[in-house]
Amino acid sequence: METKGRAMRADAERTVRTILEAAERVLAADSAATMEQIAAAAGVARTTVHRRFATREALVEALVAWATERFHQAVEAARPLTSPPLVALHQVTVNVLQVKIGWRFAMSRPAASGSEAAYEHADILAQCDELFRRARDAGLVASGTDLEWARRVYYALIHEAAEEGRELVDAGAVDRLAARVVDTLLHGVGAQAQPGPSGLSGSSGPSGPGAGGSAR
Amino acid sequence: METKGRAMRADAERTVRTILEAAERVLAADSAATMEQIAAAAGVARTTVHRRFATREALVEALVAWATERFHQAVEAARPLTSPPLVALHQVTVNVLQVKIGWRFAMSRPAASGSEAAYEHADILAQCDELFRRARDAGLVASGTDLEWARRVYYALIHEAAEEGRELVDAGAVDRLAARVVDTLLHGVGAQAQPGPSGLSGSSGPSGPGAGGSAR
DNA sequence: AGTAGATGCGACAGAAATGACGCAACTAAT
DNA sequence: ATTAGTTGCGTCATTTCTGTCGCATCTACT
Repeated sequence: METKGRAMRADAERTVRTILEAAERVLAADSAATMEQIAAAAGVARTTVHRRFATREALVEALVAWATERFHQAVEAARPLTSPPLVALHQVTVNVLQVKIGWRFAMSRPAASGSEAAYEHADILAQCDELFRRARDAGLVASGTDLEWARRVYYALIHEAAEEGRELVDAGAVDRLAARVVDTLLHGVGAQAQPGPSGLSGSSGPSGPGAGGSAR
Repeated sequence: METKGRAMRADAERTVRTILEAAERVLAADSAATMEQIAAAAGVARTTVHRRFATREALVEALVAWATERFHQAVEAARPLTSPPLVALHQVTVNVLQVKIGWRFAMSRPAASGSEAAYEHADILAQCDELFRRARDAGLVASGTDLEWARRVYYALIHEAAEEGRELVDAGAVDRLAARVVDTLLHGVGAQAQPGPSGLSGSSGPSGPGAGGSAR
């Protein structure tokens, strides 16, 4: 990826970064945006974009590769294979949320098969599965759970949280979002115990003891 | 929508249906498919598609409108406002899953603002919120839950289940998927009780009583 | 059977995006 | 200061999709 025949000049490297950042911004708002729009957002001429990225496809691929690298780092930094499952789950969620919020477009694209990014995604997936396996062995996840389903649910919850967190900026917000993701993943949104024998209470009136259990 | 100057001839009406069905199929596989591809899949000439739908946009809009109608019917048929919350939740999930599996493309698009479909979506959303409110009052959903988050999670789970159910065809499969969606929504994938005092068990070894509770 | 409507086919025009070039002006590195 | 690399601008060719039209043929309704 970085193995060019010769090192880039400093200004050229800056331009590449600027273009990629602009591409992420523009494409997040409209995934069908043209090279022209991306160039305008980057403050460069359209031909310059084409000089750096031969085709539109190449630009997107580079963008995905860049984001995937950060994604990978975010997961690894949480040490999902060694720290206690619950801690790892929370930390991974926090780190991934930050990346997903900042790289919405690039993270929503599948990596080209055979690419470096594809390998990284596969590696992340394997680490995720391993984490869930450990969580199950530790009694954190129910023993009868289909781990593939658990992973899918986890990914989906993170996606929702990231969507919700797009406008938030304060540091604590990501932590709160992550806490909710983990809590929902493990316990759902239901009350702890089911009130009636079959769980089928009346339609709307206050049937059971309304208090049930205030917090969770 | 159906108020044309004159009724369509029978064959023309068949053609419109055929085109819409083909469009759903083709666009589900590639949302950027051309009118040419859609026409080919429908077995008609490209010009015929343009005769029935002036622009590509109009075609997609009609497709969304058609699917949204079915979506709406699927929700209403489950009587989410009157049946017991848990029953309604399951029935809505089953019905919606069937529509989402068969109308993957159309259901993945937002309705044009101001359109009939947009009103239907809003109505469905209101019914969903009302259902969750009732579920909370009945003690099915924890009282402290953010209902908007609950709805988002619910939508996301249905989406995942629909994605998984794309290849399935046997009747019971949808019921099983729906059961898993509702179960996960309410209870998550975690074990019922947290083993340790803080939930932080050892990294991988069998720490707590592995049996915990065999099934759910 | 007769008529109005529907379709297939070929052709055409227009728009928009992509990608490539050459040249003049500028800038980083030596 | 020299040199090599970089950028902006204008231009051009090509491709692809869209949308329209006319005409011959066929088909549904009465």
